[in-house]
Amino acid sequence: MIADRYDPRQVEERWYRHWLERGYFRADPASPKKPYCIVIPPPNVTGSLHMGHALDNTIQDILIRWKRMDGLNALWVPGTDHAGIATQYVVERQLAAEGKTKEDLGRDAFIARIWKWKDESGGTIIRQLQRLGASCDWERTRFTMDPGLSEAVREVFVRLWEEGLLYRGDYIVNWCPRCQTVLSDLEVEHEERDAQLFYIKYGPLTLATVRPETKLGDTALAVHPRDRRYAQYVGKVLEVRSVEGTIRMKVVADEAVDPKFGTGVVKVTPAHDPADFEIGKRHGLEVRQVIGFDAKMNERAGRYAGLDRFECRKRIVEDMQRLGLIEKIEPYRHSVGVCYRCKTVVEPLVSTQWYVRMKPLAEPAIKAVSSGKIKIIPRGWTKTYYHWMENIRDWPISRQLWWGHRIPAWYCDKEGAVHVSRTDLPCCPACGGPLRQDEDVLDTWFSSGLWPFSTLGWPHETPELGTFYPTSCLVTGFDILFFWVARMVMLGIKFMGDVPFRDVYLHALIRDLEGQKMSKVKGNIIDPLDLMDKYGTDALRFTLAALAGQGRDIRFGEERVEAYRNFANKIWNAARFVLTNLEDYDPAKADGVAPGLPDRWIRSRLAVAIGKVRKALATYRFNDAAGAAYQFVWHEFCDWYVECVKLTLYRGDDPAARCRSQQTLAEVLETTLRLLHPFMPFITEEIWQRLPTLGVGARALRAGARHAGSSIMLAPFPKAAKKAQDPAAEKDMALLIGVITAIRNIRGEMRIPPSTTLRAVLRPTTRPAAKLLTAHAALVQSLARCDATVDPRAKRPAASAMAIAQGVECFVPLEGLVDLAAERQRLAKEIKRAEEQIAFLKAKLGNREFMAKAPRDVVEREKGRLQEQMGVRQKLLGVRPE
RNA sequence: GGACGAUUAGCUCAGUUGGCAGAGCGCUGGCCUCACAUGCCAGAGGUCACUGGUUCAAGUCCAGUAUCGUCCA
Repeated sequence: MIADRYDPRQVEERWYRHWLERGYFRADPASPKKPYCIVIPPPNVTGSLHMGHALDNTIQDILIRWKRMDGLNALWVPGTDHAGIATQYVVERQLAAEGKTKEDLGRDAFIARIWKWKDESGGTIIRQLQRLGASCDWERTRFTMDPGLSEAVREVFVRLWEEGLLYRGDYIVNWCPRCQTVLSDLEVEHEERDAQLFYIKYGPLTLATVRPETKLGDTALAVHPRDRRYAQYVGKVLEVRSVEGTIRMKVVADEAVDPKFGTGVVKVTPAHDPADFEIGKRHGLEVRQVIGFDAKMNERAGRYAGLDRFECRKRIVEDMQRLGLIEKIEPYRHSVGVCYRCKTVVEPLVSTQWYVRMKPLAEPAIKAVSSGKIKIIPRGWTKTYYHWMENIRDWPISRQLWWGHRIPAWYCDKEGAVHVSRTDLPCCPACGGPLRQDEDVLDTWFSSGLWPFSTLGWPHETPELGTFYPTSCLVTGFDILFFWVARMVMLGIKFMGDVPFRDVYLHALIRDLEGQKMSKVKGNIIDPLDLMDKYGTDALRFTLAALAGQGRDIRFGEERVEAYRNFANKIWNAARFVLTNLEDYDPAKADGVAPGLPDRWIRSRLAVAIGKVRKALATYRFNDAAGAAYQFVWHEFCDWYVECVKLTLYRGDDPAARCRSQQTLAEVLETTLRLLHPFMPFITEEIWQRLPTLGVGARALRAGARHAGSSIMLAPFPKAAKKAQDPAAEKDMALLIGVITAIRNIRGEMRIPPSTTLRAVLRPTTRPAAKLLTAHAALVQSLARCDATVDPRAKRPAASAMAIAQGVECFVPLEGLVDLAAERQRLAKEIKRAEEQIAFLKAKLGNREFMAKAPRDVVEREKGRLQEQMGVRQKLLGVRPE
């Protein structure tokens, strides 16, 4: 006996192990089949599965399972990212708990400790992905710090250097004082914050600033060159009173100054502001650093030395107020740059970093998209991509961390030269003297930018690269379009000579029901693992597919998962119904038996559903795909077909018809399971394995597939059979469904309990309708719970309710059942509805412009509708047309 | 400051060449009908943000306004 509820726990682990053990996820680069490849966006090795991962990987698994079933050589490459800052931070915190710092351990011991941590805890997210059902080729799991991938990193670094695309220099950078590392522009987030705007007197001038503490590093004042107010001062050196005493300050004119900001005069602090740095370069100003890498004022800050930058701000303002140098203070809202990881306010500082020249890399990357070689889906993102690419800035790639790929550059102090090398250099190749390796490591995104080819074995020429590069599709969130996608495109083209992927599907980000980002701080995190425990993995996956519209964010509520848990249960019970009714099924007896109307209908509907799902998947419309499958299973197969066959199964006395229904049930269920499998791998496998039958899929499998019959995931994905499409059956069923619904409607509106069998008189107005109703009267009786008589010449019974469905008048005598006033009310409502339609249609058809300009088929359709509505009205009014 | 997106049922959202406004949840009424109460049947509920324009016809196309959001600077 099969349980009446689907219990995912019983099922998921068992089947996942089965798939793994049999190696069904493995791809063979030597296979003659057409390749299909996805590389996973590698989650941080420190990570644990969150909703974003769940969405991202569900989508990838749907694609991979679909393509694999479709006969492609499907490879999904998994792996993790070493995530420089994040991982180093985790281990630093552990050390802190022991009262130690990384410096106490020293660099080598600290890195060894991180590796140890990685070996023990780094597999968490991989196991969680498996829990989600991900059908990755796990034997190919890669880590960005693996030897092979590290080799790729070095190769790329050296080649960029050799081609002059790398340089090292002193520039102003975004510095995170907490993380103690430089950040790229992308790693800086901008937050609107309330601040104060201080108007400071500088001799005869007054200027506005939000950062008075940097005044200690000022090396000039600047105004706009066309600002008449200050023209007289340009080029002059002013002696001004300040907190440090009297200082001399040159006034320069620069286009970068906004005359509308504050007073139109700004102070220039080249060491602590990117715009000022540029101004300083243009005017040859001194770079005077007053804030250190620890965000404290340094020795140049005189008596403010040692103060935190914000503390210093307060003190310096107090001092200036005392000296009468503050003219006024205004409240001011502006955006400040904060570290994307720890939200510390970044400090612009000048330091020595490695940079990649991006312009030469960006140009072919732009072309790859504009030429259509790479397709970005949804389209709207291409514009964002172009905009960023066209305004690209050089990429600072060095990071002041210990965990990561150490920069393969060695310095010879004797010659003052830099040596970049693929292999570690023990001594200077030129003079044989001692070398110092660069202390910094590379930005994590540098190695993940190589991911689509480094994971496939590059820089070696592997069969994997030959078969699977370029990969087919990249699935990721739009938030890392620049961080990752764009860089992969540039580096892929540069080093492979071809794009890294054909399609980029950018999905939405998951937020809570209020539209807030999920975060630990806000405490609004929904844990996908909890959802899987509670509702089952398939329910979660189906929910994510159904929500994966092409919008920008997904407001996620648990109720939705519950609804799809119910859907899983519905499938389970439909299968239970089919299986219990298949016990005496002998397929041989079904051969040659003509299918009945419901059989033809459901096969036709299935063909339509398959077509919709396929089309939706091919266009990355996962919500449409899920919706089409859901609609078919629940509202067509369960609501109608299963109810229809109960008549033949339970009350029929025709063995041939019984067998024919059994055959249809088995085949439609089997096909539906295959259709659903990419979305709901576990429940479909569980049921499929219980099928005793010889469905289409099983038959095809027996014909020669390698793992014949051993898993649904190797069975073919359904094709929409043209010959199954049956418009005549659909039309006939529509009439029957209409009539049944009309009678049910009367029952419902009149509040007649289902236990009461109604009497119904059906009066068709056409011969085919009469024939159809007569042939299927038993079906109407069964599904509408009534005794029905079909009679084209029937008179309306006294005291009867009436409805019209597809031109068929349905009378339901109500004597003793209900008060007739209610029925009159109901009828009046229907008549009003019809009359409104008639008025609307008459107006439309009376419009000469419409008649002249609208396409013929539209006019005809409207005419038909008018006829229909007039018929309805007439019938409702009880006036029989002669 | 620039760019993009959103605004449709009580809630969360679909709505692909313009041609009768849809789903899920929630709500109301009736049902433990022999697969399923995680269910069945029926029903109510919408000047598609606003203002103009194009069109025989606009949720859909165009222009502008408002509110919200995201990214970039």
